[in-house]
Amino acid sequence: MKIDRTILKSLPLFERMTDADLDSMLQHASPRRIVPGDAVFEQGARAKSFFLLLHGRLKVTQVTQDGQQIIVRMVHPGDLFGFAMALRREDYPGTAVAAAESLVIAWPTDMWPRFVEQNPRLAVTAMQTIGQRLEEAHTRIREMSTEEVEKRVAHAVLRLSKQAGRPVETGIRIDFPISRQDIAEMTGTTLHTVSRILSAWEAKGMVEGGRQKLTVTDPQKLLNLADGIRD
Amino acid sequence: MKIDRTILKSLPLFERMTDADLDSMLQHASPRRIVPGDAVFEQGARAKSFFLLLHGRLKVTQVTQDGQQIIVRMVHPGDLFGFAMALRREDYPGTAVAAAESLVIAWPTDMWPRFVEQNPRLAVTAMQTIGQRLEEAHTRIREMSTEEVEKRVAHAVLRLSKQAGRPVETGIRIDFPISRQDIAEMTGTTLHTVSRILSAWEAKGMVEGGRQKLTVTDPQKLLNLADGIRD
DNA sequence: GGAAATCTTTGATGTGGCGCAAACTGGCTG
DNA sequence: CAGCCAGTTTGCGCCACATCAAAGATTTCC
Repeated sequence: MKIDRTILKSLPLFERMTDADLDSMLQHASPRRIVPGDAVFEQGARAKSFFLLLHGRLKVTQVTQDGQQIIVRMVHPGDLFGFAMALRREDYPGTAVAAAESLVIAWPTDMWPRFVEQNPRLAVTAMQTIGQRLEEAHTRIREMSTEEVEKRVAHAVLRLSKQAGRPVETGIRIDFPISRQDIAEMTGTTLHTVSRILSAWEAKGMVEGGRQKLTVTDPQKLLNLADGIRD
Repeated sequence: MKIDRTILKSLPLFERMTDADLDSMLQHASPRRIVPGDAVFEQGARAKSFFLLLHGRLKVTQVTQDGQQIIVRMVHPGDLFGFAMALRREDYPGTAVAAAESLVIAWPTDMWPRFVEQNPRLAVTAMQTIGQRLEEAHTRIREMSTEEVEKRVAHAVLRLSKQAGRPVETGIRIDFPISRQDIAEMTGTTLHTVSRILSAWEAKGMVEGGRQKLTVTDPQKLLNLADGIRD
């Protein structure tokens, strides 16, 4: 399979690169199609490659010693992933699993310095990306520290609808299969509690649930709840 | 006050730089002494500078809308801070307060690209630094999601003793004034709970407490507890 | 040295949400 | 179409931890 450079060029990450540089990057790229449930890489494995998600949706998970799993973050189309740590670490700190049919491009890890050299802006952009992720992580830490479960779930759902929302008749539909378990692992709670919360919201007409489905029907109410505004 | 370049050179961050480059960086540097309780910068303020901590200890905090405070991370000597976000953001996402008498160097934010250009290794190192911080943040998210309070506190104390520990006769002393409130804000709990936990530990001979003081007397027991090994 | 301010300890009480258990539902398979 | 399986819902009891309250302990300041 060949990848057209125009696809890359449409991404903010690469928009400033010359065609020649892009082509040279693509020479070392190997595309990979991932089916839902399959992993792009596994926690602890040697970091041989770094990746770009072209299409689909991934979740990056970590498991604790006692087997509990958490979702560290979602990967959306256009995101680089599996690279931040590769610079200092030898192994991947988490597992990247496809939540939907996905298409990724893989590059050998040792190509990274060369690409950066070729295009210093890439380094700056990459750094901004990590900086942003760090900030998101801190936001999440703050939420986990101070907010009760319902607010955290509200924030998570809003984030999902922003990053992966597709407008449908009744509202904004999360555009990939997502379970209560997933939401629980993103918010540090149990699927039971998430189920209860979503049921309550559904009764209030804020969301519409379903098996691996979620549609936000009243974003405003959800936002109020997330911001702690009682009604 | 003048800063000697040998101080910088002893830091991993700068060890590969030439004397000339270091001198040129130092020309734009302004040293600042901060007394405990004073802030280097405040959350929301325009990010005019980025900083290096030479000596002392800082805590980076964030406040939520409803006034609750959390400690995002500690800054230790040799750490760059207040820069990661400055690349994409205009303002500081948190407040940096001195926990002990501290000495920082400030550079104008707009110097950053120039320094990077002058010394590309700086960019790589900086990125590794942020990558590492991101990983730490994820670790903390995982802890907050899955672990109960006592284990989280154990992890926090162990981290502190590693990053800011000074050997004393009875064990490893945290080398700056730290209150139960601080530990609570690092672990997402209340000072009451932290106090209770530390009292219990003290009874078991694992730590020695005191007003703004903490000494780990039995790191092994603490480690076992943090790793979930019951005794 | 006494008073004020700050930090810490400890008790009593309440509750959010977890753990366990069981029933339910929609979708897929043979 | 029956049966199975993964995901979801819901009830109930309990416990870890927050909250409220108040009294010590240390340091600081006049």
